[in-house]
Amino acid sequence: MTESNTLKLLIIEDNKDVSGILCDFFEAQDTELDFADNGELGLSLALRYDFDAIILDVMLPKLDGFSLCKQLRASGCSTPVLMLTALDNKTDQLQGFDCGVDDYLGKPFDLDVINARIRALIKRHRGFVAQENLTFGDIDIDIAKHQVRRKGMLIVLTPTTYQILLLLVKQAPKIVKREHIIETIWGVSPPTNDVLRSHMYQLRNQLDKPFEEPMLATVPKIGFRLQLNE
Amino acid sequence: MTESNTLKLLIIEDNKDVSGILCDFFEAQDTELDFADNGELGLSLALRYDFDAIILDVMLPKLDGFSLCKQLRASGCSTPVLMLTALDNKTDQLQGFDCGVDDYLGKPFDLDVINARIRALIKRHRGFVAQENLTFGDIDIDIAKHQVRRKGMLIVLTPTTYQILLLLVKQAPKIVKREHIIETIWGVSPPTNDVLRSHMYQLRNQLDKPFEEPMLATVPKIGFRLQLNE
DNA sequence: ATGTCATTGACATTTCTTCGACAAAATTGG
DNA sequence: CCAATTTTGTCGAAGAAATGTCAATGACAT
Repeated sequence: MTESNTLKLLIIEDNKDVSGILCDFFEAQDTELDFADNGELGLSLALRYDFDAIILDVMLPKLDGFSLCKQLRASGCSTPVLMLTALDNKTDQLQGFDCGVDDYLGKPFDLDVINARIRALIKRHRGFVAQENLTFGDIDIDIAKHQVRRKGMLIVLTPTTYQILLLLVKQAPKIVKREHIIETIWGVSPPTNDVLRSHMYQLRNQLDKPFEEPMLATVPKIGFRLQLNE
Repeated sequence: MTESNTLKLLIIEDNKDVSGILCDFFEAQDTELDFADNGELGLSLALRYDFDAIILDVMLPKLDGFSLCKQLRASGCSTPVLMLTALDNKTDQLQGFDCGVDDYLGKPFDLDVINARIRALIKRHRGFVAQENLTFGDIDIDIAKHQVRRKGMLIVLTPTTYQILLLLVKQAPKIVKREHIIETIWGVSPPTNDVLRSHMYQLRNQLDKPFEEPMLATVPKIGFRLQLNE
């Protein structure tokens, strides 16, 4: 739940100096880095693994940053992308946004700025911008009171199931991956057994059992998601 | 669902020149604007109405942009905020992100850039970053839900058959080679036997059997492809 | 010390994948 | 044109994996 989870970043950059600087800077923080020195490798890593954000150079061997980002989006990946470039001109910047990047930074590479912007993107992507009252379908969550209602009926949840539901509602109706839930709740201490299942069971009992239509759906091998009952 | 919905923007800016320019520019597009010339008014408008995004000046009468944004977030509003300022310095920028803004733009106010960035923020906020639907012929795949429909009818697939269909639809109507499917699904440990045939059989049962025209065609010795039925 | 309740680990159930055996079709070579 | 051989389709059943279920544990507050 805290933001102090280790961030996983992918840096796609062929200039060793730049990637070295980024590496030194981010490794001093609570960050796990992966590198790609060409576009093709970058794209396949981005699609294969689940990063919190991607720092992407424009000029790259094999596949340029614009095409890379476009393909990434076309493949259904919505990981935040911050585009870095030595050539800072308006045309390129607009082209970048057109290709689906989230932010674009030109020449004066200021690490603190990059850091602040990356974190803003991640916050936004994860839905942690503001603590607002969340709603999805029948479900209403009052963050301040830690209260959940469905069709106005109060649903009593344990702290863990509450956190899980929070995640699900923030992403709904999209899938929330198993690992994502585990990491959010237990950090880097995967409980010996697969405890998540039990909590999902509890959550189902509380959230779905009293009602006709189940909202909590399992997506085999991937995770869970909330769905509107039709 | 498309981006052609009229955008509703709130512009919080006391400089009439700047707000005039923004007004001229955005009104030429499909945009509905609201203005506030001081911080207090801006905050109350932002909280009362549901804007797609907010353009926020830093220096404002009554309540500065930083405090405004901080209060906005604290009040549970997660509307995207783009901060504009004449004074472009690093400290202010970092402070802006600290207060929960989504983007920060300094002096050379380029309208096209503002526009591109605002739209990127809105896309991100609404969750329309990546393409999340694939279509070929009757087949519709909702990637976020891992749901497949044909002629609107829900098709239930196993994780493996889903993955295979995903590949086929992405390439359709081109041929997808056997080895390509095998490599995508099993990586570098291809099962000893020819398991793929069983999965293709399953996929046929689920995808084609309920319908008149089969879409899944075998290309002997090469692989498989989806075809449009005529 | 006692009771409550969240959490967990062990167990049961369901579902998916694999594999084998055979049938049907296509390809090849005579 | 016909057999022999390869390739693909069909399906059931066993093993593996994922998921659902619940009672015992342990932490916390009373």
